Amino acid sequence: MRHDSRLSGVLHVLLHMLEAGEPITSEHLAEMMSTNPVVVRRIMAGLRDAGFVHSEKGHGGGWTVTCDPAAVTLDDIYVALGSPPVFALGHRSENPACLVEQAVNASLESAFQEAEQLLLKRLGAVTLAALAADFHQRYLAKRGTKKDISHAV
Amino acid sequence: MRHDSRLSGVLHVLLHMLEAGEPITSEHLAEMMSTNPVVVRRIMAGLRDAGFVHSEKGHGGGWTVTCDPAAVTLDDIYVALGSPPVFALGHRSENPACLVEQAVNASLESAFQEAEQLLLKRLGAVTLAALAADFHQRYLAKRGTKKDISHAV
DNA sequence: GTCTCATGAAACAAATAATGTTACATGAGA
DNA sequence: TCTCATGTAACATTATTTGTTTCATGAGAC
Repeated sequence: MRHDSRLSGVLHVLLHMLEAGEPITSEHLAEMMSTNPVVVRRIMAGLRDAGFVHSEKGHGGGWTVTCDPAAVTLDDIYVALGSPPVFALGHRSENPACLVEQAVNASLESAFQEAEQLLLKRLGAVTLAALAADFHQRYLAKRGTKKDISHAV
Repeated sequence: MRHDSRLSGVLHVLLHMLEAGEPITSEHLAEMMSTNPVVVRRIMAGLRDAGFVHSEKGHGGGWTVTCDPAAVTLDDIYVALGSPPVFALGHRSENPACLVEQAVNASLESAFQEAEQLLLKRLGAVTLAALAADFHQRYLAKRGTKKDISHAV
């Protein structure tokens, strides 16, 4: 299965937007994510609807963060993306008539649900601000130049 | 993403094989899983290599369980399948040069790893025998006929 | 011995879902 | 009014799982 990298991608550009402090165009964000501007708009649409970011048209337009990074968690972002499926593993049929398959599904499902709850709980414990702080630590540890912040492919 | 239903499917037929007590052909197993005999052989190959099942050619041939159901867990089966990817969510690039993306990946990865560990731990706590027992409970609760065991599509 | 049943494996086809691309409409500013 | 930038729909591409065909091989029935 090909995996869904939207959460990873959108967090990446969100942090860049926080660092930038000025509107960034879809095209620029697309470069950072090595993808297409339309893909960026598609992904960002959910965050815009959730009020986390704002988009502006015309000259000097682009995307800006409009939420408090300390108040928004990775789980919030995940939900804004539409809460995409977490697992690559699943059942063949959701409501099987076969009692054996029912037993199998019940057992698997409880395990998957527990794991998903833990995952979302962990995502809910990390704020955008915490992620940004983690980045700054890495930045200092590397003693890089200011250029490293803007972006290295 | 299209999800991988091999674990669910193989557990399903394993329980049927335990109930049957005699070799079942790939074709019969395929009917139970609503799939193709070749797909069944492909999936079962891993279990055969792991020594959990045995296959016999010719008349009266087919697949039989050769392990102790009380000693094999769902995690063992998962591993025998080749430990397929658990999550549908992932990173865009595994080793990004961008420090921001590194910070994002690190945070996400620790959350995913924890969730995966919990999942596998839960799967490791359930044996095939326990699953079979669960089935028998469901069977009794339904007061069905013996026919229900063999299979209902 | 030969026929049928069954697995083993390779190669190919179909289906599906994520991602990429093109095209055009709309609105904001120079 | 020209350019920049987003919004959206429609379509193309790609990756991956699943399904299918085909042929070889071995085991038992006759």
